[in-house]
Formats: sequence, C-alpha cells, structure tokens
Amino acid sequence: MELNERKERILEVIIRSYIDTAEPVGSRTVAKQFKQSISAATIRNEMSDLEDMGFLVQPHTSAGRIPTQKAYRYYVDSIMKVKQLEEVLKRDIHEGYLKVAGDLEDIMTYTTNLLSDLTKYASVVLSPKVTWANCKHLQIIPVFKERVLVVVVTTEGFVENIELNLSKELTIQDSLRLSNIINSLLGGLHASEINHNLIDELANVTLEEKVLLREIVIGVQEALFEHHSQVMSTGVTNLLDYPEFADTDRVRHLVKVSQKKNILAEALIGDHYSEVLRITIGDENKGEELKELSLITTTYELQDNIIGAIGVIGPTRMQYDHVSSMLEYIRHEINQNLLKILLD
Amino acid sequence: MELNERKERILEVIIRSYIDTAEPVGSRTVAKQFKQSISAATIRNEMSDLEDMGFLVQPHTSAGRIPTQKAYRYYVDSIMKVKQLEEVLKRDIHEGYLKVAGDLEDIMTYTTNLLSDLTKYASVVLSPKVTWANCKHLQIIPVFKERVLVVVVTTEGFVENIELNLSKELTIQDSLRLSNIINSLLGGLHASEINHNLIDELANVTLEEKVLLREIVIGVQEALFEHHSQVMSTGVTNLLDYPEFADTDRVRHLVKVSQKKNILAEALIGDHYSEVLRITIGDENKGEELKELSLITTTYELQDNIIGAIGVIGPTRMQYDHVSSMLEYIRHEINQNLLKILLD
DNA sequence: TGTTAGCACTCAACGCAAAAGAGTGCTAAT
DNA sequence: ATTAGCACTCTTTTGCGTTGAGTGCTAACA
Repeated sequence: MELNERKERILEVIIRSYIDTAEPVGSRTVAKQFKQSISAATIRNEMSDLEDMGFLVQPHTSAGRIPTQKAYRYYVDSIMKVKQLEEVLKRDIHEGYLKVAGDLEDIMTYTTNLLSDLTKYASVVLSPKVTWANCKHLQIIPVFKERVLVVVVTTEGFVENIELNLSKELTIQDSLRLSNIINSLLGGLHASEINHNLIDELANVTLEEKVLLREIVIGVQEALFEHHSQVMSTGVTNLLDYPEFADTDRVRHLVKVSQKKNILAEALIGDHYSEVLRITIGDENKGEELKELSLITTTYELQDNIIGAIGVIGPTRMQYDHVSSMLEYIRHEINQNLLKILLD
Repeated sequence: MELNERKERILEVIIRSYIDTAEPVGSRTVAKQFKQSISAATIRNEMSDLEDMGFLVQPHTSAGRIPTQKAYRYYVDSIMKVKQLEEVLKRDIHEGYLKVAGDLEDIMTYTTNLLSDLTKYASVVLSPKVTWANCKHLQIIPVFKERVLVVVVTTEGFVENIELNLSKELTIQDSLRLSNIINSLLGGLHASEINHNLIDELANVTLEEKVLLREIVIGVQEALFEHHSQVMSTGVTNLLDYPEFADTDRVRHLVKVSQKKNILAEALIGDHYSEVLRITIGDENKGEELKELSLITTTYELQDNIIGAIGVIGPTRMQYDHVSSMLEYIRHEINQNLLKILLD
C-alpha cells in the first residue's frame, strides 16, 4: 500500500511522537510539527483517511490516534532509515569488546548487558551451538562409577560438557585409550563420517571397547542434538518502566516470557532470509507470548556460517531505527571478535 | 519479651488471620475466634496493649491492626510449631526425587520448581560449589592455541570447567602428560597440599613443564575461588499474586531483586549457626533489597560438610510454619539423594 | 479489679455528579 | 483543496456526601 508524501509525513510524525510519549497523538500536535504549513483541520482529514486505511486507531472518540501494527510495518519498511551509530558510541562499544576479547562466554554476557543498557529494552543472546559436525577433539573423563564426562571441543574452539552413563565403569586408562581412538578418527575424518558401522570395522579394538565407543558416540550425538545453545537475557526490568506495562497482569506475563528461554530462542532463530536485520512486530511474532511485543534480531557468523543470534525485545512502539543501528554495529563487533579468537 | 497466655493467643489469632487475608484484623474478628469466651471490648484493650508493646500497628485510626516484624519474630520463636509434612505429600515429593535421582543438575532444578510450586512463593537454590580442596581428578584439554580447558572432578562427583590462557601452546601429548602429573599428585596427596613449592621440587619434570603446572594450578585455584556456585530461582511470578505486591513500584523492585543472583546467593549463604532452619524477617535481612521480604533457608550436606543451601522468599506475612516443614523435609530428601549419587 | 455493653468519633472507601479538557467531525467560507 | 469555527463526545479529575468498619472511652457490672 503506497501513501502520498503528505500522508507519509503525517504518519511518520504520529509514529515518532507515539514512540516517544506513548500518548495518543492529536491533530494539533501534528500540525505544530509542520510549523503552520498545514492546519490542524487538514491533518484531521488526512488522519481520518489514515484511519480508514488501517494505519491508525482511536482508543475512544475524543482521543488522539495511535499507530497500528500495520503503521509500524510501513514505517519500518518504507520510512525509517537506519543510520550509522555515532563515532563516540562506536568507540565506547569497541573498547568494551577489547576488554572481554578472547573469552567466548565473556563476549556473550557483555553483549547481553550492552544491548539492554544501550537500548533500555530487553536483550536476548543466543550463544553458538556446539554440533557434532564441528567436533574436533573429544575427551572422556570418568566421574563416578559408570558415569563419565565427555568434553567436546569444536573446530571453532567452543566447548561443551556432556555427562553419560555407560554400561561399564571406566578406569582412567580406559578413558584415555577410548579418547585416543575417537580423536585419531577425528584427525583423519570429518565428524559426520563417524558412525555405528565405522566403529564396528575398527581394527585393534576389542569388542567391549567397540560397545563403549558406540555408547559414547551415540550418546554425544544425541546430547548435542538435544542440547540447545545457551540463551542469555537481561533487561526485562527495563521494560517495566514503560507505561504499557504499568498494570500487573502485563508485568506477570512479561516476566513469564522472559523466563521461558525456549520461546526466546525460537523467536531468535526464526528465518533469516537475506536481510541482516529481521524485525517482527506484534502479531508477526510466532509465539503467542510475544504478540504484544516487537523483536529486532540479527545473526553473527564465523567463516560464513551463522552460528548464533542476538536480539532486542521491546514494546511495539520501539525505537526501531535506533535499535537497528545498534544491532547492526554490535553484530559487526561480535563477528570481528569471534574471528580474532579463531585466528589468535 | 514475654507475653501472658491470653495476649499470646490473641497475637497468634491476629497473625494467622493477617497471613491468610492480608487485611488488618479488628477486635470483632478476633473475638469470633474465641467463641464468645472473651468480648470484643476486652480484646480491644489487649490489642491496645500489644500495640504499645510494639507487636501491632494500625494503618490508620479506623482500621484493624496488622502485625509488626517484631510480632512475626515472636511468632516464629515462641508460638509457631513446625509440624511434620503429611505423609501423602511426603510420598509425592519422594517419588519426584526418584525420577531425577542420579543427576545433580536435575535434582537442583526439580528442587527449585518443587519449592516454588508447593509454597507459592519464590524459591532459591544454591547448587554445590566445586572447591579445590575436594579436587579428585583433573583433565587438561587444549582448545585453541594457548587456551586450555581444565575439567575438575571432585570427590563428590561434581564437575567444573575452567578455561585458562597459558604462556605456551600445548600439544595433546603435553596436556596428557601434565594432567597425569597433577593426577598422580592428587592420588597421593590431599589437594590442599599441592602448591607452588611442591611443584618446584618435583623430579622428572622439566623447568618449562613446572612453569605450566604452576600456571594451571594457580589458575584453577583462583577460578574456583572466584567461581560462585550456581544460583537457581523460580516463582517470582507467584509473589506477584499477593496483594502487597499490587502496585507497580513494588513489582519492579521485586523483579529486579529476583534477577540479582548475587544478592540471593548472599542471603542464602548467611550464617547458619546451629539451627537447621534459618528464618530472617524483613529488616533482619542483610541486603537492602530484601527489607520487605522474609526468607527461610536451610542447608544440605554431603558427609557432614555443608555444600549448598535452599530457601524460600516470600512476603513478611509468610506461612512460616508450612514453609518450614516443607524445607525441613526437602532438605532431608536432597541429603538422601546426594548420598545415593555418591554411593551408587 | 478485670470485664463488658454502649456510644460517639475517625477515617478510608465508594458512588455519583459536575466540571474540565482534549480531540474529533462536520459545515460553511475561502 | 484548505481552513476556521463550533457543537459534540468521551475520558479524567475533582468535590462531596454516604457508608461501614473499627477504635477508644465511659460507665456499669461481677
């Protein structure tokens, strides 16, 4: 749906104002922004049109108008421009990353806090998922009786712990030998090539060891498959400060959402087609729980593979432009930092 | 401060009623509980006395009275009796633990949920802290360049990961050899005996290896020292249902507290003198943030060492007796389960 | 002397109506 | 097509009497 220029400008003013104040916007307020070049009455007519077109609604007859989700969508698609972050801010952020560089977990926590601090909304960060396909090295450590700990290290240098119960208790020697067998396989082959049959055909390995190896490989594969990447989130308390979350029911709902890591993870994963930034507004969100919120997400990469995502959750009247710039830059910083870890 | 029997009974009725309803209690309400054996007027006199003594306050002249923190303290110390949990409930809880037995993390999450579900308050669980003193086995795994992962396994079968940056990159062989050296030390000595000097005096170890060993031991010790035990918490949303948290400011405050894991951890650790249960009411809490809440905590043990704590956070008008019974029994269950893991 | 009935008094809470205020839609003039 | 003017609508605020729960005091009573 295309709008003529004046309608578009009016819509923009209304959206901007509503994002700022959370108050319905009246024709006079809009007129003031136009410095008397158009009268309030004209704007009233235009606003009435915009309402008919589904861009605005009135909470009640004698109130101003507020933007609909359709309006936000139009704003995000056609009006808003994502600016570069100011240099000062960029520098500050960059310096922050310098301090945490090197440690993946630190980068992730720093990012989570940074996002919620700078945007004043809630932030979600999905840390890289360790997958069997990237497995480079593996270490088996006996913990207690038949229980062992398998530590998986990926080619990117990420680490994951998996606890398994085997059919037999291992000595330290056993565990070293088994680790060695798997690691020498990993040295020559790609992890995905290691399977059931391959283990059966190994030479110089007793039948008992084969059983254990199979238990371990399958156990690890299953665990990694089921294991979600870590979801970190902060800043729900930021959201509580906005008037739309003034009543207790909304708060309760919000707190519950923030605790359901899986909902957040799902929302963050979504489909990232070609665009870098993905913005979903209110109902556009998959989860029922996020219908009254907006989400802006982006991904981060290592060697052209998407390995995680970061995002910001806010009210539908979110500062889309500002948050977008922020995410774009922070995504860039993360990519740089991950690369640095890899090449260091 | 001692109260005569009648005052004590009146105070008890008022506290019970206020815990139930969160409404100020009037003389007539109390009189009804006494089945006309005392008149409302007499109770009014007694209540006036109790107010002078600091056990009751009036929100305003024409309202009933509500208990002060002093009253709750008196109730907890001198009136309340901690009953045994009903058998049915005990059985349910026990069966729940059977399902998660074996995995420490599962036990902890189950406990957290159980506590908040049963009490309808918020629960906090401090999982066992891995300390150097209990270190039984240790495994060094190269991750990337100079970065290594050290996996620590304690005598209790708990596991902790520590990432360190060493001064030199290790090969897999190096890391195995270094792990072996430390593990053979751990085999003969108690972990606390391993220090700087001991490493210097080792035979059959090159100077370079000694440097690395020192880096590792010190790095692990520092990391374990700084590493807090994990804090888990649920059920803040439960608290939002109570009328005392109806206004938004309180809610915001509450949500913020629940997110500050360190405050919760500190509150849980506290000083557990001789008593099993520790009850702190309102102002008695250390943190400024908990001044309007009450806390009941208890510890759990393994082989006579306190290794963690569990607790419930609620409004000051908390069901002290009920929560106490609950905690007492759950503590018992945890102890049993940990012992089972150890002996399994 | 301790207990109780009775009564005047206090004060939050509730309901209701009037007033204020913000904003619209319509009409008629430009 | 634009605009000024105005009646109309509906929320919000304010003020005010009413209600009701609960107290404290006094005087009578056991």
